[in-house]
Amino acid sequence: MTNSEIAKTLRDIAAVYSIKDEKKHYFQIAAYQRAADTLERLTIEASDLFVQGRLREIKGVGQTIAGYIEEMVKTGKVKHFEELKKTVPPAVFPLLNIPKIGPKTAFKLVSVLKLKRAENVVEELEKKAKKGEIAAIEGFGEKSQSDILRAIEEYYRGKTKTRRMVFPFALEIAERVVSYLKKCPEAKQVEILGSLRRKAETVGDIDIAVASDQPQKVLAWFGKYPEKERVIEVGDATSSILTSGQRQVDVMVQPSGAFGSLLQHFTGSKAHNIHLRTYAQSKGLSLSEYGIKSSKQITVNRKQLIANKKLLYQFSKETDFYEAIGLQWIAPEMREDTGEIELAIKHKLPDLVELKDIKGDLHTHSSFNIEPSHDLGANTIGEMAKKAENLGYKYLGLAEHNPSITAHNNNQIYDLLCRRNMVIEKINTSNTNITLFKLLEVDIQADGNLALDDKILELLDGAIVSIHSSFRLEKDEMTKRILKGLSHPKARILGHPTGRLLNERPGIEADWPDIFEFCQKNNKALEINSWPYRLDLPDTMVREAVKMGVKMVIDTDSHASDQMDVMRYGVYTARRGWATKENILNTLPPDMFRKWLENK
DNA sequence: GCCGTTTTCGGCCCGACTGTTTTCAGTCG
Repeated sequence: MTNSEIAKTLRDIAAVYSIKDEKKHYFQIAAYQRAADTLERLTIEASDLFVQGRLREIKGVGQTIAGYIEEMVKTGKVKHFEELKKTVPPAVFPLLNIPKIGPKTAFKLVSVLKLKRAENVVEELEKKAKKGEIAAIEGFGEKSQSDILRAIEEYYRGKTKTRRMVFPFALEIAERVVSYLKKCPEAKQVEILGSLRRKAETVGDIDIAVASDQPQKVLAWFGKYPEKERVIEVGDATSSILTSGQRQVDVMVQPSGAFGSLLQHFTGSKAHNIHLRTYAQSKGLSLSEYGIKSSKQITVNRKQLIANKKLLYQFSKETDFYEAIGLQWIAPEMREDTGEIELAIKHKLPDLVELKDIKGDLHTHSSFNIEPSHDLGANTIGEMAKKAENLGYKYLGLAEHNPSITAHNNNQIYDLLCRRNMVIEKINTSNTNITLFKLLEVDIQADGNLALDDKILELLDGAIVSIHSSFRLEKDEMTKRILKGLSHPKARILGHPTGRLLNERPGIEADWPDIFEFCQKNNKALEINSWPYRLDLPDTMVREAVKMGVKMVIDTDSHASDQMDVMRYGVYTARRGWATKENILNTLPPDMFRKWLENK
């Protein structure tokens, strides 16, 4: 039972309550949706949290929902939910995946058009729409009929409510839109916001804010974006378009003087904003993208509000907005409502690690051919060193995959590594700007032994140990395997610990609290692998590691010199896990890092 | 159904936009 499956079930239940009696169940519905929201974004499986007795630690999961999740994990379903779902036609649920179709619309369509079977309800609905049967329903018209047809078409082509892209892919789209918007003469300032600004590992849609005194002109400009497929909607201050790649881009415009509150609002997360606004309310203040007003004042429409500055306090800078409600400014990466607001009230937020703190990359693969078991890098050791120098690093770890152990005997492997070490030493003596470390990425075999024997490992300053095979061991066996691999004195870093690939492969199953405890006690480090499809450790696990005092390193796993630029993604992940400089070993100066590496 | 520096009861963020409507319901972020 995965988190997204659990979330889907909770959303279905929220939909059932909406259909039955939305007013009566208003807050219950919100509660189910809130729990689903957090579950979808969680990078730890709820089923694991259940085993550890920690379900209640999930935001928005209280006694009741925790009980339902427990039942789901144990039996695959929830009796109470099964009963509830029987009260609405089954064909309602598949329609909820289609954009712009919510519970009410789905129920009305299914009931009036007598759509019986859940399996083919989308196709049936499409047929009826083409026959003009939707337009004939009361409350619908020609326009809503064609909108539904288009939504179905886009749904077939991959636009659903939950499809997410990996961060750099979304960033690339966003940057193209930004450079286009910046050419608009009326746009004074353009910023990427939303989950992109929070540096979330995956991104749903793209949010951009523009400062301008002429929103209409900016929105008209946006509507002519060359890569757009269509304009989804356009209003006084906001607009959404669909790109040719079926990605949604939302733009909001505010005058420069109110830009600070817009940045805050549009950065989110939703949960962060709700908590922030609830807190402000307790102080008699009402927060929105327009600024801060006293919640006791009569609500007037937006244009009046903006015209009458006495009613509304506006902010050009985001820091001022937070300050006005007595809070420390919160780094966007932390804005997930996982305790950051409480700390900001006390002005005790951690000082997060930054890219400029990084003194070296430790996990890089050169093209020096040690005949490895996995892929070789594309650039020479010298080229990698040069790139590291250009990045301002003080040290660089060469960590090619270990030589294939099926294709060589120990003497051959020994010789291969001696040859590589000579090249490294030559650079170390001739170039005083950078220190190269003799590392290696060594496989932890299925039995927990390292792929190389002790005599060979002695040639190294240290080893990054990783799993590259047998991903599907039982949890206990996997945990023992990792602990055994890490126990070797030369094993210093656990590479891409979970082995997950975003949108492709889930991580391995292991007893992470045990592994974290072992690392903390034995001075081993966990890697935060910056490769955008890995981001491994995931942010929530970084947070756990920080809490337990486990040291980490941020690496790129580069197989070419230009790939060393992805370091920033690892830093983002570390920041989302609330890591400070002190938690990250490769912020240390070279001599101190060497001491750690040699376990002194 | 969740949650707590005001609370274990009584509240629960705030707003945009569209289509089908003459004042609002539904969806979305």
